[in-house]
Amino acid sequence: MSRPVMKREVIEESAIRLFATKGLARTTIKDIAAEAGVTEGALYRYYDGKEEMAWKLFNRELDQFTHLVAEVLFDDRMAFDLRLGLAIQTIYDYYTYNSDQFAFILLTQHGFPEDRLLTRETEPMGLTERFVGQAVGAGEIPPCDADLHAALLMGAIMQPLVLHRYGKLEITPQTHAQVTASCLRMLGAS
Amino acid sequence: MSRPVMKREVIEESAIRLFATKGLARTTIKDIAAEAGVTEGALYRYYDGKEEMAWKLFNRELDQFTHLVAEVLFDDRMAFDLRLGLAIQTIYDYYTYNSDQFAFILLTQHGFPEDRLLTRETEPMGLTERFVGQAVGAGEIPPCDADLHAALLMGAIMQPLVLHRYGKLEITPQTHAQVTASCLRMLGAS
DNA sequence: TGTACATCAGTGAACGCGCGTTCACTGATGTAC
DNA sequence: TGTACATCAGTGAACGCGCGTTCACTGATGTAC
Repeated sequence: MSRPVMKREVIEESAIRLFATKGLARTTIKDIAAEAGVTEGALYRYYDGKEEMAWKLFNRELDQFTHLVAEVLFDDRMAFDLRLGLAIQTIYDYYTYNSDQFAFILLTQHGFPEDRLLTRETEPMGLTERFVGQAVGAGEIPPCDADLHAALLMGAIMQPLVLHRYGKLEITPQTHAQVTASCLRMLGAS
Repeated sequence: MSRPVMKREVIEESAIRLFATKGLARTTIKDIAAEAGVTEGALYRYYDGKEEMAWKLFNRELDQFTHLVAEVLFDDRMAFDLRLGLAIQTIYDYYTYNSDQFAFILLTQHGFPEDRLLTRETEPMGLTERFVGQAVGAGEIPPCDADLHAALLMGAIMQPLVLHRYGKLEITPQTHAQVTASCLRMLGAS
């Protein structure tokens, strides 16, 4: 009834894990195949090549992540500060329980050729900017440059995770709350 | 009296520019040689190979940058908030006037193999942590987790520059002042 | 139920290209006398 | 000043290895009758 268990998922998981750990360029087709327990040719049943695979996986993972965050960030039933806090918690949870996927997104985002910089539909930057803009519009935080403060917010939220990935910072179950408090202070929402 | 003008500097500048633009992996020896107007072999008079060259240049540039910042950040003659403001201005100026060197540092920092993650003497993270710790100790800001707030600070300061590099954010001569204000608020130094 | 055939996920060996690297050489400059 | 030699930054052609990619094939499974 069912065809033999397809290795596609195993290959994709292996690729993401390796890309997240060793980086795009240092990960070879051979590495991925070995990690997935298949031969190198198997990969080409599902993808046109290494670069195309990486790009598709990147977009899939990024979309999944941003949608998850956007849901919380723009949930009208909650106040501004609650939404930010929950979004940050969502991000930190995502990092904790899907650390390979997260690191893959975070660390390979600038590893693609320039022509792949195209404006994405669900860009984290655009998302954050809209969030800050709304908060200002609703009078929940003092007026500020939404672009810039979106950048500051993103940087502050993501940097601890990057540093943790490289073993230079501890992350505890309380960290996200401290990050939230500091971000709220930064935005002047005291 | 003087030997023929050596191409070493030209090669290094070309390498840094290309590494900053295309990334370590996507930059070839051929690219560097062409950019510098020499043949590929010329590079090996000064360096053992591509990887070693990149690593040495990276450390040289990072050291230069961190020393510059550290000088301002720990200048006892100034108050805490002034020192932070001037450090941020220094960083933004450095980005503006040495954008290739800066982008090279910023974007290739995670492009080296794992065994090169060794603790650096002049690590930006350690520097920032010490700065925050001192400020808390001197009662200039409320008590906080120095590790974490060093990370938040670094992220907030650097992210606008990363986004600018990719054409997603404008940077004006006033930007550094806004960043400083927001960082001070974040640290509770109001 | 049994037999013949179709499908197709994955194999495995081969290929060739681009890359980093090597090295005997060149030729401009400096030095000894 | 002129001549013979030493130095050495940079040349240019060659090399070989590792990589991504290709493709004829296999063999397990599903389907027709």
